[in-house]
Amino acid sequence: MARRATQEHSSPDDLDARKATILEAVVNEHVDTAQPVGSSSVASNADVVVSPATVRSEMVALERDGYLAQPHTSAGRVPTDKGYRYFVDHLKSGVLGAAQQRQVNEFFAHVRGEVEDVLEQTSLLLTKMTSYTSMVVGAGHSSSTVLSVQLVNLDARHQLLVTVFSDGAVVKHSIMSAFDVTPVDVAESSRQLNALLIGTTLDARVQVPSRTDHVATLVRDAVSVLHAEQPTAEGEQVFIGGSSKVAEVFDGVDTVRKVLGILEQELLVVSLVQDILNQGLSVAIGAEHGYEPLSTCAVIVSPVTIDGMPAGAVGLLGPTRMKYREAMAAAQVVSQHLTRHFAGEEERG
Amino acid sequence: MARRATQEHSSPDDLDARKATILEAVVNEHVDTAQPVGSSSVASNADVVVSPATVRSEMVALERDGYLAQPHTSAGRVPTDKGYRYFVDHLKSGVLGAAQQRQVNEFFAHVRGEVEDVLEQTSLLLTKMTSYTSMVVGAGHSSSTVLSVQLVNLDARHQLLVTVFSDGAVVKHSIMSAFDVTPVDVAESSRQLNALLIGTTLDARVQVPSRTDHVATLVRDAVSVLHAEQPTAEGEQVFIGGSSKVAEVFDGVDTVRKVLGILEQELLVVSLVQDILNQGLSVAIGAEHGYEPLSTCAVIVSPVTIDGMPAGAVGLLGPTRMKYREAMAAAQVVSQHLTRHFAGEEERG
DNA sequence: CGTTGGCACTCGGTAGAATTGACTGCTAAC
DNA sequence: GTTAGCAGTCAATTCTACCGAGTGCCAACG
Repeated sequence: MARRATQEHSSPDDLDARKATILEAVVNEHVDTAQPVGSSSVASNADVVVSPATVRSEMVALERDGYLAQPHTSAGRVPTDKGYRYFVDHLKSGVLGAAQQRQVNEFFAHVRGEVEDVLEQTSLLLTKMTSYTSMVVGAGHSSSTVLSVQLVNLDARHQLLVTVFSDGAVVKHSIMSAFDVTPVDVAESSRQLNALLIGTTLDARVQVPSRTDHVATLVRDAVSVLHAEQPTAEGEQVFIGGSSKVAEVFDGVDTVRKVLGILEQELLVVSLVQDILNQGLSVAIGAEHGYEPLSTCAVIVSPVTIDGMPAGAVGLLGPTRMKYREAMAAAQVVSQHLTRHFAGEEERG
Repeated sequence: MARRATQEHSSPDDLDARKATILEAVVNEHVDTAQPVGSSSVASNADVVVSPATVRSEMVALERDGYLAQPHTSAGRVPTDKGYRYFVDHLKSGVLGAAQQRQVNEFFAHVRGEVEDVLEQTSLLLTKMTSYTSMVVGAGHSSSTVLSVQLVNLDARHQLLVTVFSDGAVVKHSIMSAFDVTPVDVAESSRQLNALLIGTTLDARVQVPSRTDHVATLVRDAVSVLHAEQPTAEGEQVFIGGSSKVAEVFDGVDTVRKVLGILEQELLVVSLVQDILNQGLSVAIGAEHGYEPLSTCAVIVSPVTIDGMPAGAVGLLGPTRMKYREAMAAAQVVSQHLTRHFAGEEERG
């Protein structure tokens, strides 16, 4: 293979250095100005050492290959999704500005409280750092085991079942009884429930008593209401920060409406983030995720782990015309800090 | 007081029948069309029996008194906030359409689950019924008493404090210990915590042991972390449904942004709703609540009670140009159903 | 005297034509 | 292969004329 420098048509996924530089310049400029960018403004870029005319002929090639598009003749060029994809794939991983780095350190040095609170705060942090809408997904507790079950009498006919899981999750379930329940019944039921359920996962089948006395009925009700949890939402938590940024960052009102409509549906957001992670991507641009209403968006995700196991993710949602370098750096740094935060809780005291 | 029919100037808060009819026609028409409405379209209204010319002269008076405004000469009139206020105050309380009534009945007949779930579902119901953004506020448990406290070992250094309140709320708090905690320690601490806290409210001071052994330290940590809850959010819950409606219902992108910005701040939403209720209003139009960014909005609220005590509220947020009759009816009916739902849980079983 | 039809006037919105200017693609020279 | 120059294209802008919805005023009417 001795040929070089004439590979325009051949390799589908690599551009010669000059084209790459020009594409990068177009992306940067377009992200800044939101306008189509012309050959002369590209040529004036410090990294581009050729004349506008040369840039033009290169842009023709880039357009032919699908990296750029022209809104209309006599307009400049705009990156296509493919163009952004190339840009992102060849991005040297950016590094956070000093101020932002400090902001993150500051945040994680002082953040306190329950997991949910930390996740929610984190999503606010991400939004503040990037000005994009952020999504923080905490994994469900489907695979964790029951640490403790307790039945509490609200009154004679109403009980509350409080279950603690090994991952620290606490869920409650109301139970209404058809008969008056005494404190003794409750205590005994709690004892039996603990014996039955501790150490099991939610999908484990357990042997419930078949007797018809009060305690047995309570135990049966409690187990069934707890196991009914399973088929519905798996308990993932989603925290969305800065939905109002959607209205800042997109221009068309109907785009805003569509995006907000998606963000409202937590289940959708969870699967969006999971899908992208499952594809092994860190960024989904335009139509790369399957969600049509988000076709003018880019979504950046970065996984969070606990003990090496996936435990959630942080995400950022913006227009395809997005500051990828900064946003990706922010998502990555924050997810790493989050991972370390949850690991580090062991050490601190 | 024998005079009548010439009181235009005198009474600041009442209009003669004809002006009232005209104002009402203007409001209805404007809500429908979003356009300034002219004298002829008012005159063609079935309830208005005078000619456009007469309507015009009446509208001049209504404008002088601040009920109507003219965007510019040679345009029709638009209701002012004062105009909407009059309209709302003199609205015969609307009644829900049959389909909607059925929708509500259907909903409350089948809704299940924890209070939080019901409130969240309710906010979705309200949005679906009205196409406006809805807010459902559940009161905090500041005044309810502790029913049960339990300490659970996540591992030797991490404990989870699970507290159940008389209103059915369950809160958890993580505790990190500086020493290894045995199951025996945990059991004994739980016992002592129950003895200390059951029946107290969060703001009650309790006598904690001053010894330095493991159990006493645990108990002290638990009490302090629990009582630390108080000064922050009082535990109100807010469920917002249909934020995407904001983008449908308002036109200016910056209005959308401002409104979303407000809705993001749950504490603000809570105080907004509370403020309006405290003013004894059921609708706040334009600047009547003090929240400047919402000056082009109207907020409808309706309280929910449990055992006659205020327990929250449902709210709807839309533009001042809003379908007040339908929206107010929806809010009222839903809040009543909600009140009945929580009262009715006693009976069912 | 309140009501009404008629009329002149105002002014935002729209449609069309002319202009501008930011681009391009092409070509010939370097 | 690169570049300067040039003619061509087309969205955006500006300008103009015009239309029409709607007003305020006034004179006539019951």
